Amino acid sequence: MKTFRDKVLAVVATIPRGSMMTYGAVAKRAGNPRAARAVGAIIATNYDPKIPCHRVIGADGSLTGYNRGLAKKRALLKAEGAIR
DNA sequence: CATTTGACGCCAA
DNA sequence: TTTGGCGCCAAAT
Repeated sequence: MKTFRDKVLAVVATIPRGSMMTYGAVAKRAGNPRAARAVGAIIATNYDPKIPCHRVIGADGSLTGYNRGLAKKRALLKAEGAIR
């Protein structure tokens, strides 16, 4: 059993290429459906290239933020086909 | 150890 | 439909 932060990172790492998941969904998968905020805080502080955090978006499908730059995030999603 | 902040989510106006 | 406010959790300082 790892910390919530590790679980969240693991879930994010599980997101398949070309797909996206909301913070709420990740939080639910991590074990706490109400911890959407915590997920954001965790990912934001965890600078890890192994974590495709660009596949994590807001509940309405909006790109909330990205530690490498929002423009990069949108470009990656577009390149993967997650966005039109 | 306690307090504040933060890449959210949902409800009300 | 859009904007504002409140509630939630965990991590960082």
